[in-house]
Amino acid sequence: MVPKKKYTISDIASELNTSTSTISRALQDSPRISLKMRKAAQDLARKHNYEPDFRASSLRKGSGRTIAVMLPKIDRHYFATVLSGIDEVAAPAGYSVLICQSFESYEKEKQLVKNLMHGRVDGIISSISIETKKFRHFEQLITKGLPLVFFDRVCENVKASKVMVDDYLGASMAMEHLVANGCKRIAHFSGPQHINVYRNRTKGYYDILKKYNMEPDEALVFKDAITRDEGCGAMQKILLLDQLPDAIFSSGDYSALGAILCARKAGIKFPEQIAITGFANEPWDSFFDPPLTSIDQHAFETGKQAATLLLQQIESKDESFVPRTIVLSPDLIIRKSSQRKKLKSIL
Amino acid sequence: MVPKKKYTISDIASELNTSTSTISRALQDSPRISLKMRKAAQDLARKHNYEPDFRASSLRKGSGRTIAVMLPKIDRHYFATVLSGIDEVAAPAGYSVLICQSFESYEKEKQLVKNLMHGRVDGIISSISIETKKFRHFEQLITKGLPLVFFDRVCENVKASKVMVDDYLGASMAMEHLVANGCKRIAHFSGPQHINVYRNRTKGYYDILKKYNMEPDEALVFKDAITRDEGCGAMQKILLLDQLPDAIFSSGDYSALGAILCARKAGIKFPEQIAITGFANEPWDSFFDPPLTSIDQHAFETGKQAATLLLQQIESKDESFVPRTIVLSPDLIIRKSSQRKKLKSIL
DNA sequence: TAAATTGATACAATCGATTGTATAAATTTT
DNA sequence: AAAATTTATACAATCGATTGTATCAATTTA
Repeated sequence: MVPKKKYTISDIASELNTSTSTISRALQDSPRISLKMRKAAQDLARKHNYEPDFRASSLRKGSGRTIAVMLPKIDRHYFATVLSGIDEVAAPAGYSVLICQSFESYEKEKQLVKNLMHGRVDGIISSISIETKKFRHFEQLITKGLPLVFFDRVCENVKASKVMVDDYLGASMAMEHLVANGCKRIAHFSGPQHINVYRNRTKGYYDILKKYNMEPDEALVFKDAITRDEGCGAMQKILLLDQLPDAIFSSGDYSALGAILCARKAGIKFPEQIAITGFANEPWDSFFDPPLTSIDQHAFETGKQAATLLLQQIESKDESFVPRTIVLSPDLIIRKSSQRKKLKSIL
Repeated sequence: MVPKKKYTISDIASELNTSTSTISRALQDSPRISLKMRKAAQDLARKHNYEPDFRASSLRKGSGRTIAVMLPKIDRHYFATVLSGIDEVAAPAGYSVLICQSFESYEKEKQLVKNLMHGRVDGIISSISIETKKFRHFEQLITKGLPLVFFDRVCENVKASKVMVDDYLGASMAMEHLVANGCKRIAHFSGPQHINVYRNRTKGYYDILKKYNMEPDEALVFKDAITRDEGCGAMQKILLLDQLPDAIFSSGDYSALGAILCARKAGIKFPEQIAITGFANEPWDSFFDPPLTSIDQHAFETGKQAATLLLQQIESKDESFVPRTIVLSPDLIIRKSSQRKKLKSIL
């Protein structure tokens, strides 16, 4: 489509028989321009619905007051909520937020970084894709001097600010809770161990087992059980075991969901036969049957903190900005899916 | 943060003792440049990780191959899925997708349009906010010649392409289904009637009532019951009635959810006492208890169609592009929440 | 009244890349 | 060898806005 020719600053200038520089300053209400001229220019601009061309002004000014948020997939409630938190901070500061999905693909993530790097945004907030094991693309950002903040799934060796929830603590809380509910044989679902969040949750699992002198059983540990389907698959393997576990600590709500739905077909009752906890505190956790015990990750706060760090870095004149790491404490949200106290007291 | 000085085309030019125009052409593999020079320039660009500055090239070329998607809130599964559909079409065509949330606010929506209008994107795909009743901001887009496609919640009087699901048909299907299940006193939840989707669903409700000679009862109709809380509020009013309805046709899954959870506290059983259908086919519908009957809106296909229309319009050289409207047929997904056939056969 | 100051605006460079046209050298044709 | 053509590159304008410096007139000061 052939765009209509634009109405530019020089159109205003010729209508008022003056120069573009005068108009530019008039529209910025510069005291160097007479009040009469300022009003004339502003009126004309309003009349023609004029706004500066984004590309031209950001090219000249060196900033378009835009940040990018790069995340695996926006339809996860956690990520959508982090995004709201980011917007909460960025919008009042006059920054637009550009949202990019990596769709959990390393290639797509690299592509996005390449696309964002050269003048499109002033900084990036990112949670990496599940496939990402190499971080050259992020290091390039830093080399180029583009401010970068990670959240949730971070690149630990990259010198950038990070906002994380204490996954180890979250895992410990969930495990302590299961133990307190009398569970003695606890299975574990997790994700790829090169991703910090899954590694830390799994570490919490093992450490609490150890604390209570419970022998770890590798047949009960699934390190590729994050999606609903994977949770279902893991449960199918569990159902083939001689002895069922009496609990599952899952690193994700969706795999917990898959496990429950799958096991239910086999007649397993939650929490009576198997207590289960998830991770992420998805909205449906509360109205699922049974309501799912989970770990809340303070998504909104994570977003606010990440945006604050990024804007500070962008606006800092200091060449030697020191990356900061903020760790939030998660909350254990106890619901019915994990509560077997009654059982315990009967026994 | 003071950005490191950029590595530009003219840095490459001086390293190779040539001009910027030669480098620009060399990097585009223009046959006007000698093979030797092309290779030298490309090698150097790769070595320095050079990419053209987005602002400069899009300013000059008149396009940054970017489209914007403006929607109320990205954490709704429907919208996130439409977005995936858009990406599916846009990405292979070399377009970046900029995602903007209006947060259901008219003011924020106007702000976004203003922000996007002047050189930031080549076109916009939008579903309007629930507050939006005036469309001047969209008309300005069209006046400026910026391609625009609506989906789902559309501005009916604005001359732009539209992709919609047949909400009237969806409503009719849900209602026919309830009637077929023996429901005789059907309540209805809907949203603001200035929004096409809610108006059409409500029209379907009334028309099917009429078709079966069922007297409409305004005490059973709630036109501000879209969110979970609103659904709960509507249900509370219903519970005060002398005679309960035997079914609810809700224009949204979340208000159906709120109603069920709220009524359950009062001991109401679904579907035995009240059959209920939602709208949107949220993922949790299938694992809710009872699984929720709903209308699938073909979100992914909607996104693909909208993006296709938009790209056609952007790339059309024709000044007189004629807006097109695509209407998709929804699917009724029957689950337990609405099925009372057993009851019916007993009676 | 001449000089100094202030005020208002114009000029021109710049941001970085793209592209039409001009120019110089190399090659081919007559 | 002179003319015509091709090849390779340089020059300069452009996209639209911003900003440092220069200019000119009006006003104030000495």
